Amino acid sequence: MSWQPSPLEEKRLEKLTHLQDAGIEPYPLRVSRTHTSAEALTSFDEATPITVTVAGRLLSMRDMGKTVFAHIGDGHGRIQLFLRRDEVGEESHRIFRKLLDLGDFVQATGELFQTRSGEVSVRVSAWRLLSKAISPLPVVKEQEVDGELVRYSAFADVEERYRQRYADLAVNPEVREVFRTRAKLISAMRRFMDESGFLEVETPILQPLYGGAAARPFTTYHNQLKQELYLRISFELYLKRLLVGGIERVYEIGRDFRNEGVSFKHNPEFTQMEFYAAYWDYNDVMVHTENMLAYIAQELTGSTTITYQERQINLAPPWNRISMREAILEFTGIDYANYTDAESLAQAIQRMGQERGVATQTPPNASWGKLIDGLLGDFVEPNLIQPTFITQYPRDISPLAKAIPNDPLHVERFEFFIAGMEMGNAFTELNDPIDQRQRFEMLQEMYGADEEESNPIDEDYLRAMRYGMPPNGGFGTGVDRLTMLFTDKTTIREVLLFPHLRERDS
RNA sequence: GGGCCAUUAGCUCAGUUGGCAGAGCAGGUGACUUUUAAUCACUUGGUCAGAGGUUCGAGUCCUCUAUGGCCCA
Repeated sequence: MSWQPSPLEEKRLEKLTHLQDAGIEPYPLRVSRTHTSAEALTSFDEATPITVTVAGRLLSMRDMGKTVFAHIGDGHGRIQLFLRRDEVGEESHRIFRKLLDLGDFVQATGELFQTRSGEVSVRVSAWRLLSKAISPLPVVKEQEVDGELVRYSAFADVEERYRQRYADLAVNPEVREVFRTRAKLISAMRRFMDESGFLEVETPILQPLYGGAAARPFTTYHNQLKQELYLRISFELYLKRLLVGGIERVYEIGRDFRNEGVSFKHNPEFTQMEFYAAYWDYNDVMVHTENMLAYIAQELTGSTTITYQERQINLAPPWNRISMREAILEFTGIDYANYTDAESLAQAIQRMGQERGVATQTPPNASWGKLIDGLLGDFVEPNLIQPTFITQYPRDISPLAKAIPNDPLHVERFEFFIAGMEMGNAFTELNDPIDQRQRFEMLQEMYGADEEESNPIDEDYLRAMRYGMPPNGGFGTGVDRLTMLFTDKTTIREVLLFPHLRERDS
């Protein structure tokens, strides 16, 4: 629907016309800023007052008649403007008071000084409009009390904040801070990987086949090639091809797409980091994982202990390592090694549920491994607040991981959990092309055309593996979830700039 | 997918038993030459999410729809 100006917007459009009538260009080309707000504040010296030109968005205006106080905000903070009629002239003073609105961008030039109440401010000698705001931003009143900003009103409607993230960012500085932390996290992660000898690469997002995870893909179509394409659900199979090619340590940070539900920890597109290291096994990957997270914590917070939802979480290595079998036994009392088929395990789970009076899920078509994974999610995961590696996963839910010798049930795989959330997944990668084919074929037999569980067989990947793939350890982690951890957020939407929302009519 | 809750002015929210649609901030007019949630006086602003129903009368009760939130699957 096209835009219909609201009464408030009509008023601002009138002001825009008046400004133009007064010969003022409301959207000039150039700005002559000399100082950011922060630079201006720190370079204030009472003995030798300097003149600065600052620029930013008008955040507040206190009109005292012949004097006006206003705050502008830029990317570095805020600074007060002090504008007197005697100093800027009658016309300029009138226009500032009457034709500017909160939200407008302005630049102001003047000497720095301290007001009676001690706030370093710009004594404005000249100002210019930089950009007229037509739509009013939500008004946020705030006051600094003992260095803390106290909010008296806010732009808080969750839906509107996500739909109009620009307005959210404009009025809620702490939201900008979340995304600054996110960027720092990614850059610390990248630094750690680079310094550990990994090569960063980019592999196809549009893929003729999808694989590497149990998820339904988005499909698209290339018109000229007349080819069906999938948006990738993981990077795994391409990154491991690179090991065949002789790149020993490789990683990628990028977007995955999964056509499934939306929840507090799921968005249809999300950011993942995967790495693969030749000659490593999953024990080496564990060491790298805990070192990486400790490094990121140190870089972001200066400590390896962070606070999430009022709980202290200690990321310093070494983390707890506990096998899947032990973990399930500890939290459910079930030793699944005594029930090695899906049917008997499902019965054991139901008995346990009845005895404890808790709900259990044992869908009739669930495989043995799926049942165990369900137990993990229901009974173990919520308890794993401190960083924990759960090791040795059921074979049938881990088609890309190497089996443990003389153990028909398990593969060398771990997931790690922090704050009750699964944060990542890793294994000693299967590099036997004959075994790999059998695993793929077994999945197809079990699940047939169910896209969510069974991927198409990637013959090119198998061909690559037949050329010889070095033994290697691989790893994947959700960057969004890690960001939640480091920004103390409970939903993924708070750490995505533009989370996916349903379309709305109006 | 199921349950519960929410949707009222630009923003944040009240709205009693079904009986004139409200406040603060923002906006407008005016006063004020060191204010800082500035203050003071006056004042504009509403498709009560949308559609239907019950009723003399619906923001309020009922049904459906949309979007969002929380919980469960």
